[in-house]
Amino acid sequence: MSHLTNESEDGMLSKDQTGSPLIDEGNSSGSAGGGIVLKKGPWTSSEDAILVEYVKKHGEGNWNAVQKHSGLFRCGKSCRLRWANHLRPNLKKGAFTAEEERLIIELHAKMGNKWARMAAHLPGRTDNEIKNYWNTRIKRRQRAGLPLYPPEVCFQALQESQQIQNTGGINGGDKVHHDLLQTNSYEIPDVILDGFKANQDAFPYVPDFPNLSTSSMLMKGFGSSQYCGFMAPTMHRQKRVRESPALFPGYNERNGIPLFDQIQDDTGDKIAQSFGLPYPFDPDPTNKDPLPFAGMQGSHALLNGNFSASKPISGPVKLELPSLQYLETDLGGWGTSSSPPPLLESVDAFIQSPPSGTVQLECLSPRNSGLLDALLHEAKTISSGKNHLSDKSANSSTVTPGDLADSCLNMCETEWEDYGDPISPLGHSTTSIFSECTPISASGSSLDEHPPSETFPGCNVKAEPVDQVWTPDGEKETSTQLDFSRPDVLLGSNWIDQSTGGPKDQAMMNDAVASLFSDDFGNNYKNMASGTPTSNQGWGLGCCAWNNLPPVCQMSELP
DNA sequence: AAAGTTATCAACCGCTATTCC
DNA sequence: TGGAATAGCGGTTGATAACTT
Repeated sequence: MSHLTNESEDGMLSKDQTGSPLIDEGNSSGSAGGGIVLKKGPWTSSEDAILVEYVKKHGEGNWNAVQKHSGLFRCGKSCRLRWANHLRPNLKKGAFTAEEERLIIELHAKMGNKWARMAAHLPGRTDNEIKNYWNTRIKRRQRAGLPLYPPEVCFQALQESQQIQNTGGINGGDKVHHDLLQTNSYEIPDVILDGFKANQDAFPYVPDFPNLSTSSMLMKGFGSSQYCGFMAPTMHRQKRVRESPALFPGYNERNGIPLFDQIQDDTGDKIAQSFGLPYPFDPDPTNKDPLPFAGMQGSHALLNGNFSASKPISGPVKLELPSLQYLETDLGGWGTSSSPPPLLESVDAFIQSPPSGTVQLECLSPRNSGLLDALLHEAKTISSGKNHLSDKSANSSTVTPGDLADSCLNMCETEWEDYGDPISPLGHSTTSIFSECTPISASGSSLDEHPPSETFPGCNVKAEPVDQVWTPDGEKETSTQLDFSRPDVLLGSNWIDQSTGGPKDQAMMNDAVASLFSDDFGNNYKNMASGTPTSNQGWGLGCCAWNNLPPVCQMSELP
């Protein structure tokens, strides 16, 4: 049976087919030899029958042989895909059940875009289905201004992380998720890995730690654009701005009082219902499981630089996100709403949302680079001439905002020059980076843009020094446990270079981290907190110090 | 009713890892 | 050991149905 027959049978000939080139001559996609035109586009029922028959006879695999033996004018790749996604037995068709949806969300929180791995947990479902579902979902939720993950998942993640940390995930006693850490050839001290590993299960997008050297991990794992995921460059600003207020759904932008009818988006409700969540979430502060605020706390802890091991945050580690997902975290999320971001969103928001809520932080990690990309790069530069930060950052608890401000600013100003156009270490031209960082007009020129007055609404934020704000409990917790969500913990660790037995560029890392998280973010955030429009100074490299984020949203004042 | 928009699904493409020779 | 073949994965695109204006 020829493809012509098939086409005539179903009357289907895709656009691709008509223009399909001669596929062959050793094409790796597996066409048959002899210059045969392989068909593309939708499969016909007769083609399906041929393929099914072939697999019955010969079994799966050796897909390139299908064409030869069955006369099917399809490449092996296409045959495999068709079989896997549509023809193989025990495939489930139809919409995902609520349970499946819930599972997908959980799995995605743990695995990221590992569709095939996720599919393994969903019998009868294909990776393609899951992928499509997820991409649709994030679009939907983005449009609805809903967080990508339900608070439940975030809270669970936090709890798991906390539990892991409390049960020895830090000191290497309990190596969690070694299945995800299949190789151990990292040059990273165990203590660091443990810290990350401890969070890996709990925090979405914590990388699987592939076989990476320290530098490569730092260069890619942390800072990679896909992880820092800021606004996708292709997303229309109007859309972003329009959606931003609802990023942290459920809070009145003006007074911080839960206002859940703000998110009575049908889609969102359906989604929430789909995994059994009463969404919008019950924000009852008396709830002993302050779900919705877990992320918030974490995120604000992140911002104010006071971390509690009991309030772990994922840190700016975000892996394996599809590009679309970065749209999810909306520009201005911090600035336009105060409702608690879920874990990831909070982190994203932390990274990407300029304090003013008007700065595009896509500049931080547009493509294949990001925070630690810059960090390492900065470190090199710093170590070559600007090591004055080492001492301060090494002892993170003593670093003051002022200590870092100048340094960071200088760094931000000068390092970019060092990088030089057209390509920055972030994979951006400096020009493009800063152009992309151009703040959205504070006056809200965009059609749907919210006025600045709404940029930092909900929670009553006091821009106060951290040490005046953080609760004693938080300090206790912080003091009793290393918090590996903080880079400065890593700095504080005595890294031993396994090859040399000596210190492992600690100063370099100190500098880099300190510089990376230097004052600009804090300033911007402070301005955000105070409602003062800010510039986007220094955002090009995501400068904010973990210990240098004086402004803090007082948790006690959260709704 | 028509045009525009969005959602969904199916398929392709490029890349990487693995296997085979 | 290196290159080709194969398998698999994730991202993206295109077609079309459904929905909205």
